Amino acid sequence: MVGEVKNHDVAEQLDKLAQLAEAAGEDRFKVIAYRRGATTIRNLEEDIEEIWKQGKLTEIKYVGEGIAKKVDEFLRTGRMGALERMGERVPTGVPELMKVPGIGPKTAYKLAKDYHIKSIADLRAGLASGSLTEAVGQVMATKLAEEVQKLKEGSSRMLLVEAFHLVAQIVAYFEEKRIEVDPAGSLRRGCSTVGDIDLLATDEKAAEAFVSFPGVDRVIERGPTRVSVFLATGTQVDLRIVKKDELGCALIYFTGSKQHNIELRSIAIDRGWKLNEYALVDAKSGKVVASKTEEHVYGKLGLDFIPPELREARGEIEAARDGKLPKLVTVDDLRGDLQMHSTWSDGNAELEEMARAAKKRGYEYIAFTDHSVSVGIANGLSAERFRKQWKAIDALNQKLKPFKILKSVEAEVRSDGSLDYEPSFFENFDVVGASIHQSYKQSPEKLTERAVKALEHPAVDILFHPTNRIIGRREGHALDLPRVIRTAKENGKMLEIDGSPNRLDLDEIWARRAMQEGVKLVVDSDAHSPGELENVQFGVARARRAWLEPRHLANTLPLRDLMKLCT
DNA sequence: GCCGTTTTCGGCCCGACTGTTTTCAGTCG
Repeated sequence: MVGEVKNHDVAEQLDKLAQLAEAAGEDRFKVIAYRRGATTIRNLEEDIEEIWKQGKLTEIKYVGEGIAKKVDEFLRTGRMGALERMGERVPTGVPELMKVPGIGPKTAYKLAKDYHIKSIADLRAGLASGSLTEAVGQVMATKLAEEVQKLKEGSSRMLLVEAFHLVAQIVAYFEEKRIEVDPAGSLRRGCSTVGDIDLLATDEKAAEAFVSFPGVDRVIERGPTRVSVFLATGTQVDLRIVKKDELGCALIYFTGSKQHNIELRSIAIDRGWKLNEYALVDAKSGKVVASKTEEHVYGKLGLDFIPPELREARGEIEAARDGKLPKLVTVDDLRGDLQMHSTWSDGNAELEEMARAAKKRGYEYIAFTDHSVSVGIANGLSAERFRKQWKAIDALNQKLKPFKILKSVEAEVRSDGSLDYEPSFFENFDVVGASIHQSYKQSPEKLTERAVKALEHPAVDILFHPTNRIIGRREGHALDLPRVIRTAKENGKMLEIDGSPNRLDLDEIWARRAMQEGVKLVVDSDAHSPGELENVQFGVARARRAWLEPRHLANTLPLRDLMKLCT
């Protein structure tokens, strides 16, 4: 087990402990303390095992004697006695029942203990037969039945791209009515997936307009400042209405993350103030300190403005206090896109159509990375077909000057770690990307070996979508990523952040780690059609969440400097 | 369980909404 993987395991244990403690009816502040400890450890930059070996566990913020003891036991024995003991105190089924929205610890405990409901399946049966109406009341019974049905249908989080387009529709609808709305929540933070959509408005007419939005299936709740609806697509959208003067605090509050907000509040308290979704106020006099804009509120708290993508309690508050926030990369910083496909392999558009679309975006260069020969299913190119493609590219380069199309390939890393062509053939490419699609069910050790071997191959410049995850369908390969990152560093190779909406790979945690280790990254669209070139924005969101500045990315460089990295 | 430039004890982030507990607990974000 390596590095942050262990941090993740420890955090999981503490989160489970928190969940069970909550179910067991433990003091709620104890529960909060466990969760806070878990979050801190999960976001730790150092390896918890190292800290543990140095006997410095209690120097971690929010880790005191109690949690340190539990972590020590877990790292020594792989078990956590407190977790096991807590599990025995909680009736079977309580943690599962708490997964149903509307069921908290109290209701779950009551259902399990007094009504012998041990699972969501039991709950569904009980609700259907009417035997639980007495326990939860008529209205709740109906609501819970709906929630259980939704869980069964597996309506889960949307991809960022889906949320993005949905919100664009809603915003356009409001615009027609001359009502301004601001997206907040995890969408604004650029998270890879989005659960509910949060919107903010300052116009009181927004509530009325919102419930008439054509996509609305059902109004969940409707108060003077909060309206929640379900769309026919199954997505929950929450609209909050605030006063114009309160928009700054409202944006901070509803953008989150929750942990970021908690940290902001504690700074407010230290200064004798109170922070809520309306304003930053003096605790004694109730006088407003700041509320209109986010900048103003952060400023009063002694912080630089923190971009939404960084608001995850991953050290951004300290950085903002010390004036050390990164100057995050933007889409406009990109000079080119180094992964896209054409009809030569599995793309949907001709070289020229793709190139013109890329040029129109303002790029100076692109690379066509059509698949190599062993990816038969994607019409991978033989050496001979590549030679033909290069001629077509040469001709296009004449036509589109000074725009430059680089000759490239998405070379399949075969099951033994070798590539599809002879080393001498690769010399014809300007830039070479490698990726693993096939035999991905090999052991993590074997997959790691393949990735390492690819990075050590003299021709390879970039490792594309390193973990090969498909969000919602497939976990990423359990690679030894610290080793992959180290290998990239030692060989002067680049790692990709793939902007394809269901890849977004590397994710922000590992992209940040790679940057800290001094590895250059690239953000690409992996487009298969001209329209998909804009997917690079989701990759950029990942880069921003990874604290990347333009200098950390290779495709912000002018062509000449980029080529120096591709040897 | 954690923490401390008012505190080693007594706080802990804060408010909205729902339901049926007619004054507030439970849940959520």
